[in-house]
Amino acid sequence: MSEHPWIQELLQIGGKEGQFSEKQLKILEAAVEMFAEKGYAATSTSEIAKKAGVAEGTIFRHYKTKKDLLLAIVTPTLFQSVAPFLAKEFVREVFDNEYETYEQFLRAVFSNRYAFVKKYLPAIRVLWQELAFHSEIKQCFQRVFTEHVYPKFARIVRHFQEKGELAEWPVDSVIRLTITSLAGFLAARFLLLPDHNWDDEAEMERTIHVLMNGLRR
Amino acid sequence: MSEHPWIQELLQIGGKEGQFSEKQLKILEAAVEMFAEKGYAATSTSEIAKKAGVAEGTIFRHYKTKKDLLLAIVTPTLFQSVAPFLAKEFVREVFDNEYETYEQFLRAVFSNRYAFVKKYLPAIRVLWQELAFHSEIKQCFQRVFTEHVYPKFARIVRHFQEKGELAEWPVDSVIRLTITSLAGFLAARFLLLPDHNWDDEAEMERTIHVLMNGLRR
Amino acid sequence: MSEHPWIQELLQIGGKEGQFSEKQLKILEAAVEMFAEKGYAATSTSEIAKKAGVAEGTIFRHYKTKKDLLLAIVTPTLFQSVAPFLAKEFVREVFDNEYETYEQFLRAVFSNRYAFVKKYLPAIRVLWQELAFHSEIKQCFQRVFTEHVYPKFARIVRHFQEKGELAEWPVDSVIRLTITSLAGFLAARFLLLPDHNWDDEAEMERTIHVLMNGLRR
Amino acid sequence: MSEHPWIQELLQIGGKEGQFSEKQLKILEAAVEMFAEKGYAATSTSEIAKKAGVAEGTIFRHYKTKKDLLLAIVTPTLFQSVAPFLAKEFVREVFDNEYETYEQFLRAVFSNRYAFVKKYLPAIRVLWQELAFHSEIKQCFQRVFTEHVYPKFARIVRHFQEKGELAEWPVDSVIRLTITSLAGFLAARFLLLPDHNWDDEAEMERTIHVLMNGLRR
DNA sequence: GATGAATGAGATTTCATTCAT
DNA sequence: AATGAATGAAATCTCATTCAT
Repeated sequence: MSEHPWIQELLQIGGKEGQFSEKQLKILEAAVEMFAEKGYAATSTSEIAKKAGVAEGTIFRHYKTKKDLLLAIVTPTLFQSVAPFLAKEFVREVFDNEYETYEQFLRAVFSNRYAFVKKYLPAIRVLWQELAFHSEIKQCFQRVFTEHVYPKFARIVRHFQEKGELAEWPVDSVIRLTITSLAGFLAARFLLLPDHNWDDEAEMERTIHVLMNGLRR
Repeated sequence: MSEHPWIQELLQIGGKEGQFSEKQLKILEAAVEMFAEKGYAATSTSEIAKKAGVAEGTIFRHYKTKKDLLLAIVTPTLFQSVAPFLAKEFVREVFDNEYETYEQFLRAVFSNRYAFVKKYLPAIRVLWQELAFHSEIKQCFQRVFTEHVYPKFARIVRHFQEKGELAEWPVDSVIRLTITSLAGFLAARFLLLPDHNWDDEAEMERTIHVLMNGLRR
Repeated sequence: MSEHPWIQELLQIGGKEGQFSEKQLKILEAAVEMFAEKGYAATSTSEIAKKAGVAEGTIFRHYKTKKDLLLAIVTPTLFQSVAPFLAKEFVREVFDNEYETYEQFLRAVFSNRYAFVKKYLPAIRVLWQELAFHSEIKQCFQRVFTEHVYPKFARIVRHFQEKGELAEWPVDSVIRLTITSLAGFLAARFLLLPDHNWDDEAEMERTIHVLMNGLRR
Repeated sequence: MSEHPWIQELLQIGGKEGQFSEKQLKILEAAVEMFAEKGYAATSTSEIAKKAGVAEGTIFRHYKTKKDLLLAIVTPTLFQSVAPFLAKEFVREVFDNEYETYEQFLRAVFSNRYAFVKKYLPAIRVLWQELAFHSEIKQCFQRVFTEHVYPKFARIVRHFQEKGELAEWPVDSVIRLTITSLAGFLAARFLLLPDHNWDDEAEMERTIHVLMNGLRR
């Protein structure tokens, strides 16, 4: 009857499958939308139930507490948000020269994350907003970043520094500049001015251009 | 007796002075801290009252509703956040060659806004978080930006494009890249990784370097 | 288990049945009693809850606001208070000579409304008191009166004027005198001096006697 | 500057004079109006203060509690409402043949009370509404009635019964019918349908006519 | 599993009253 | 006498959670 394709995909991290009932998906979908629109704390479970077309009790059958419901949304989103770096083949891809330059790498990451944000925008909004207030989420994010993203990213940066493509700045700085350039574009594009008349291709090209010209030695 | 220097300064937009009672300042201070920490919706007025050391009723004597209290914090912050562009002398300063290059201009804006964020961090957190959920705030922000910030910024960009210092990209793109570079740095520095071991001077220099190399023709 | 017969009957306007839960009836019963005793504004929802033996939240599950609770009591009472005139058969009854004289008609109305007031006294108190302060109720009352009661009443008066039983006074005056005579008796009997030693039969006879002697041509 | 003639007159029971300050009168005036409009319990002292143009504290300087303020309005009104019967000369007036018939007496009382209600309408509304909820007021009213009004009234009725003008009904019934006829007219005229197009003279004549025809032997 | 009525703790807000000035 | 800021108790209302069906 009803369809929850993107929610289901968002949840498929690690290939778990078919474990979400129709009602559960409706609840998640309703919750994401409401949390994104009004914020977690300002959304009541009764609103979610109404929007999902289920009884209020049903929510608590699937998620012990309201917070559990939040985490069910936010945790997969968190992992998906850094998904490329979590992939096992990722570093191999880079060093096996699927990407011969940092610019190629950038281009790949940018368009991949652009597609991701576009698809999962509501869930990302929720993650982004609630990150600030829930220390478990923040800690989880930091752990994932330090353990999985940072080391791989750093290795790549060092690699292209050694190849002479990038300036010999501190690796942290290069990573920071890269991420904020990407995130800055995506935030402007999707959060702050979604209604502006964007030429996405061109804008991403310019962002990469600035970054490459600035980071090049 | 007690001191609320930065709150008072934050509120002094337009030079109104001495119009805030001791209790009012305590309430504002407590509210900013709690809202920054837990978010507006998750903070109760009784917590604020307790932290401010006043009776709960006192809050509502000064601010008719909880939302009014939020706006009393957020509105001045919003204006302060784009303060340089609101100054009458601002454009004159640029064209009277106090800034001979876009880079000089950038350097001035960056260090000015860096100081601003550092000083008013909690209030900015609140503004930033609640911007997403309160359409009045969002609209106010957009109005201020389109009416006051954008035109001046655009004029400056065009000026330096004509002088040949900046590439002939669309003005909007140049502005966007400039702002997200600055905001990206400040967000990383103060919101995401405040505990990282930052070399602020160097990092800002690198940010400006990237931006100038990228934007230069 | 517990009994709320008169409340239930009061609500049965238009034949809706069985749609009030046990708790809802308890709440209504408690509310009527308290409102009648202390007035709407001076009665707190917590008192009502306590008297009804339910949690305070339960009241608001059934009635969104305290005012809704008032209206749930007052609206049916208002309609019941002019019930005879709302009945479809009413005018027919009069003209089909179930009542051959105005006096017979009076006698019927008086005893019918006497029984009504006696039965629903608390609810009527509430209606009467709050009529003065809530413009919606007042307007509703006036609408019902002008649309349903007045035209029928006027037709009856004119009928008996034509038959020569009543003086050729303005119809409005005859109606006014009739109603205030009835209402005056009932108010004295049930509101002002309920503890006085009334001979109801005799008093009503005298009231009708006065009215008929005065209105006769 | 401002004038409170009717309030001052209302308070002059027993000839006390000049004992009310300007502010006090403003407070009373504001209170009467608000109480009449919204009811005692639904009117806040701050509203009264605002309407009276004084500080909230000032009210409590003159009236220890909000209830005292109510009583300051209601008690004089109560006495004024039965004023003719409180006058020492009253019984003498009747028996010294200022009024030779019950009808003359009625006419005098009706027009006197008509003028009274017209003049002090707001205060009367308040008295009437709050009578139901405050036992002190109710008791006071009953005491005044039984001690002062009833005996005189009864004597008059008996007098005209003995003269053969009135039927030999129980005195209580005659009094009840007289008062409800008058009160019924005044209530309809001033409370229920103040906006109706009344011919006061004629209506009062008809009311007296009905009463006299009905009560006559 | 699903429901939704019921709960009661707690949120926001109101308000009569006090008191320092 | 007058003020009005401050109070805190109480009022209205919300909401996450439970539980009998």
